[in-house]
Amino acid sequence: MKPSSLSHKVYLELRKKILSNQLVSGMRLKEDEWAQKMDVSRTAVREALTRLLGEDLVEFGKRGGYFIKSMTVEDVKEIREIREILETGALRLVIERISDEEIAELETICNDFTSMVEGGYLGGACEADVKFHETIIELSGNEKLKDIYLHSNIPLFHLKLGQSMTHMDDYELTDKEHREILDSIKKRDFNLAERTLHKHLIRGELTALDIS
Amino acid sequence: MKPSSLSHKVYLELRKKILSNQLVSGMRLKEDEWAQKMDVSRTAVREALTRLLGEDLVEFGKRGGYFIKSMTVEDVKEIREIREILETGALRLVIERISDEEIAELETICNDFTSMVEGGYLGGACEADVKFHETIIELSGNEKLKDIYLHSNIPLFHLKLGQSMTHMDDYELTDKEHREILDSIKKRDFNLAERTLHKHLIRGELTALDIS
DNA sequence: TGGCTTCATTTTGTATACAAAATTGATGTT
DNA sequence: AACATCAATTTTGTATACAAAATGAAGCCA
Repeated sequence: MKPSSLSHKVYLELRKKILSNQLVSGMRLKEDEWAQKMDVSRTAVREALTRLLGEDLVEFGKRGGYFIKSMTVEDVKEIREIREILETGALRLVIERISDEEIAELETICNDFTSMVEGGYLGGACEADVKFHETIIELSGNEKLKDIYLHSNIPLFHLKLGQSMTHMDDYELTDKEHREILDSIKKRDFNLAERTLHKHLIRGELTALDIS
Repeated sequence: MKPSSLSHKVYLELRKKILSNQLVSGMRLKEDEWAQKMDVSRTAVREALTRLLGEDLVEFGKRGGYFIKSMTVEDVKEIREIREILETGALRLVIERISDEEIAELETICNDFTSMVEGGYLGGACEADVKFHETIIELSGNEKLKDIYLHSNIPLFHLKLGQSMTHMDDYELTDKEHREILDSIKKRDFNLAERTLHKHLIRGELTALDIS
């Protein structure tokens, strides 16, 4: 699928709408309807939907038709568990391999987070939050792990959860916990890093469930 | 994509050929060529390729065209790391949740493995090997983890590695290690289970690298 | 030779036509 | 009212046509 093609345009558009919850879970996506909406042929829409099927963002109904994959309360718990599994696994590799420059990189992200919170840029702070976790995955040096993490749509889910941080307290705690994780990495103390990450993610899950 | 459709037929066929290495890494897949080979229209092939693109089994060339994703030596290492991350994560959950019936299920798989090795059914033994690891993932109770594991094509990679077990010693060691992991689960001893799994996977990686 | 242009050929991108299947809704029956 | 039946309509599956783009080979010139 060429990035310049109409199929790709439709693919990006649908993907964005699904991940930002503009399309309700379980909703049916009719080929011709979207072809008309986006002024392309049904072929292009079909191709986009097929790719999204491969990415597991839409599913195919038993009697035909494409539907937005739905997200239940159970999913929230499962995603938290998977984040913990993947990020803990990454931490173990990171602690073995990380260089001083890379530690500085994580430190910069923590500082960015702090200053954005201070400046009241809460959206930006959420982005820095996502970036902190993505960077840990990245620093594992395992490309496939990175693929799995990104492909599992955890970052977007994460960003969405970010909307649930409404109190300044949440941001300050997040900041503090990130720095604790960073300190454990500096000390090459895997067990401490693991415990701190666990605490951090559990708190995130609870905050998210509070608002839903 | 309806399971009865031609697109689906092509999708399954190409998927099988890719995962069983009948199609060489990096090889280009021309739409019309496969349409003729499988006696369907180019549309069906295109749809199959697009889905495989979503599943990351093929990639799209910078100047167009679909290519089989390639698998390097580095990939072998990365997949071993990911298997360990996912299976260790699953073990932690399994140890918290597993019932006596489920322990018996794992025991049965171990026994199947033993008797197939004794009977000289080495292919069957490999299947039981894959099944042991898949069942641990399954027993975690996390559906998304299962999706990620299956979707990451680790089981097939695993099966392929199975072809590298040529000596009886390998099978006996595998059997013994599976039973050690099972014992740790019975004792609800996560740390022991983790260490045993690590040892098991490392040995598997070395055996695989030996033959390549 | 080595690099450039040009043009024929191959391959892909997109739309559309038509057949097959699913859905809807009206109708009649109990 | 509940249900089955069937025709009308919508929606999907598949093939094909044609335009656009990429590829590659032949020839040209320095």
